[in-house]
Amino acid sequence: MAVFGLIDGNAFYCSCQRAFEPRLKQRPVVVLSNNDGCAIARTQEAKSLGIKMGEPWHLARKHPKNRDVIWYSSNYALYADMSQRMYEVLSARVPSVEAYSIDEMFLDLSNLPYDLNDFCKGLRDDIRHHVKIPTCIGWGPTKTIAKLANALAKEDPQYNGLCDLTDPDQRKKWYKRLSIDEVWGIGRKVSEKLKRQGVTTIADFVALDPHHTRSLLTVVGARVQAELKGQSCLGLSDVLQPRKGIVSSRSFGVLLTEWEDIREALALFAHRAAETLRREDLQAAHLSVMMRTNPHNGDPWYAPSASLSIEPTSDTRDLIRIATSLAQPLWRSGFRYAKAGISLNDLRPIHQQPSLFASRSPEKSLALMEAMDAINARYGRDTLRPASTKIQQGWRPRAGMLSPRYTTCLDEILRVQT
DNA sequence: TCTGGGGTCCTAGGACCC
DNA sequence: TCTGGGGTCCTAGGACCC
Repeated sequence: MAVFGLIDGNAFYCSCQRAFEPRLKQRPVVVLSNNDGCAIARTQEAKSLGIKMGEPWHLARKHPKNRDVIWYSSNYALYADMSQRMYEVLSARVPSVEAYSIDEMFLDLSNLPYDLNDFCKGLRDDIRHHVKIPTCIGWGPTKTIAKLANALAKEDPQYNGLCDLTDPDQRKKWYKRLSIDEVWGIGRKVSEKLKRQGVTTIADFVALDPHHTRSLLTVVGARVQAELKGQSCLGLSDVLQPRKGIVSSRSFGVLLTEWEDIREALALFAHRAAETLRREDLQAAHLSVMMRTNPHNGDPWYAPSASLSIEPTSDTRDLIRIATSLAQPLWRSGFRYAKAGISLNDLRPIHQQPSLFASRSPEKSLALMEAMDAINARYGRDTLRPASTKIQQGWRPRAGMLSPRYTTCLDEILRVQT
């Protein structure tokens, strides 16, 4: 029988910080989103203080109860590297591992000649030992059930971080008690829809006629329902799927009113997206741009966007030129812009036959871009960059509490006193 | 009275995820 | 003062075609 496992790092970003700072042990810690906006990772101690996922930190930090909370700006270089280490430990022990998100990995636990409880306990111990990250593991006959088991492993102390939902009777018991919105794939809208139909628990949902589910929630809902019944619809893929799009966008540290500032920001976003594109040997054949005002501060809402199919390119200069000309007509004076971004889609392998009508020599373009990337790899990011991406950036996002990149930057490595 | 029907492709937008 | 960013998948609807 197929068995899917899901392992995830507890309060992953916080745990990454703790791995390098013993003083954080047993303290309430939060890690904030970009621009130091919302709390996106909280230790158990911070959760106990009532700090919610996604809570705006500028409000929460004013509460006297949160006085002793230690907070960090997010440090993705560190978290991505810790995630990679976790993946490597797992890959050495499990036949097939799918990296689902930065802190979650699906495991193929089918037909292993071990007691799964012992085996999974061993995995947790190994990660704890080698990566210094506490984890939880849940498993069951489908990914959706594994995800649910993982949540129980985390929330219910009786499980001690390991939850087995392979037994249908065990599932039945939980399905009666758990609300439909605990399920992976059931979001706010769908759960409201179901509740209007009198469906509140997972047991209610599983009992619905599949045809009814299909017509109410389309194939997406039907799939979730089948998965909850133990019929596996979602496979495990241990090869990295080629990506479909690249987004580069930021909220600004201050509101912007001038076109020149927006233009400069978009140029930098295009530059960043192009770097990602080339790192993965891709070209983009579609580009969109967006800008918007702040939806929270009472300003009038203005959020135009535009997109265009383009001659496939990974040349930073092309992407900046196109993004700029696409965005310029969208900009209106009188608005205070809080965020802008670009996204690249219709991605194709870079070594594909160039277009007959390519507007510049693909060889020369690629050579120039490769040279720029090589120089930046060697001497540091943005040693070389397009002049249109001025980096004085009055609009640079806030990052008031950035921790060192302990594992990916030699200058920031941990120092040990002897 | 009665103005086709069915197919493909593309895109925008919605919903969900971490 | 201050509310993230980057993804995927699905559907509806328009354009186009025969």
